[in-house]
Amino acid sequence: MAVGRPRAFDADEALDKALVVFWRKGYDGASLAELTSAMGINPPSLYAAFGNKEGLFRRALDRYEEQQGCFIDEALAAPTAREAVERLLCNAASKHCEEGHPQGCMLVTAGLSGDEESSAIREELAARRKAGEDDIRKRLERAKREGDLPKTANPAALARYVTTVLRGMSVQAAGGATARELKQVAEMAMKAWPD
Amino acid sequence: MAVGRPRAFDADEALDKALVVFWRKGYDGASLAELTSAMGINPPSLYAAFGNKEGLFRRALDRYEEQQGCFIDEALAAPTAREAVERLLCNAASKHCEEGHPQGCMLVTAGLSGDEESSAIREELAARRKAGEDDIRKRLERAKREGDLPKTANPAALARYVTTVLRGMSVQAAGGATARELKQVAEMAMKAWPD
DNA sequence: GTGCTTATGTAATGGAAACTAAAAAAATTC
DNA sequence: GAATTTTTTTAGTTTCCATTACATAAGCAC
Repeated sequence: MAVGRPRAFDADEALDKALVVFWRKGYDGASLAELTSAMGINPPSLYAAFGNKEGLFRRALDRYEEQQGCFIDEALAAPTAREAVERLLCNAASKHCEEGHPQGCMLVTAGLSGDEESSAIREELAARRKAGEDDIRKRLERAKREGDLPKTANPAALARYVTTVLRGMSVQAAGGATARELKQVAEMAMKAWPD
Repeated sequence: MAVGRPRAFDADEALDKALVVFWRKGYDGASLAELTSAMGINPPSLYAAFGNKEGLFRRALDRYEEQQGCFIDEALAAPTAREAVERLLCNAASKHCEEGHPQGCMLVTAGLSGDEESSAIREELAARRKAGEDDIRKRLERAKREGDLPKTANPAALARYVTTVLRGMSVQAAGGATARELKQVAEMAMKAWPD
């Protein structure tokens, strides 16, 4: 058993609260006052548990990908590449416009701007977006090997295209687009599919 | 002639300097210290000329659309809708990755996050993005009337699709994508074109 | 119970943020 | 040249930011 006074809050619950604040306001926009208030704790507890604001943000990103990113693996598990991407786009259209949480993917909305030299946050987000694109590419490479995609197909380019549409959907959602509108985009995007 | 002590700086030049700072760091990320330093003036001069930070930002957005948005009208002036969109996507791929200025469209990168109730900046950016989408839609509606697009085409949906790809390209560019990669995306996106 | 260790609440710290008061300076008008 | 108008410079102001010192509280080992 742990020695010392036990923690009076649940770290995961607190993280979920912090996640929503970061998602809604972005990294810079989320102040420690808002975060601690939403988490129901005081600053020293936050610092003891998560190090600092940046540490808390990274943990919140992990949590975000766990909670909200599951639909991606789910979609990519579809039997064919075409179906996988279809589901990916369609699910994203729904997810990004859901009520009850901010609109658009947090990896896009939480911070796009920043200096080259400074912002570690910007780089962290870009790296995670890249990882998402890689997952799609790998699925498409597999599909090509399995003959599910034509021999002439370019998995990397296709993955980049799909990812670009996904990122665009986040921007659209953040700007107030509806799920119906984004589903229409998904449908249209699929017309570029090579068969 | 104007009475009183004449302004010692050129407002448009100063605006250009401010624009670059906002573009690079976003609205929140750009501090008044950075802005005034880049503009070569002191805070009171800024406030006298532009009202406040938000006013300066809106003026910078005007300037941005004047300077960087010209390729859009240029592209939309192409004889056919297909060619117009082709040019739009291709030009965006180049523009968004150009050296010498920040990557990605400022209307996307300067601020996606923020509260529903608070951020007027977020809304301003969303409104300008919507205006861009409307321009594309209008061009496509004309094309449909002129028989340039099939009778079954849906200009609004098509414009939304194209805009979504454009927004996605901005996110990709902000994340370090190259012009070559984005041109590939543009090419792929055109495969969805209805003919 | 007494130590030991860790967490908590309060309140403060230094710094940076947007913005401005006030006086000096530079032009015009009379 | 004196009065007027506007800009500039300097030096603040207030507010909020992330982060932490410090004293107290709450659990375990003995």
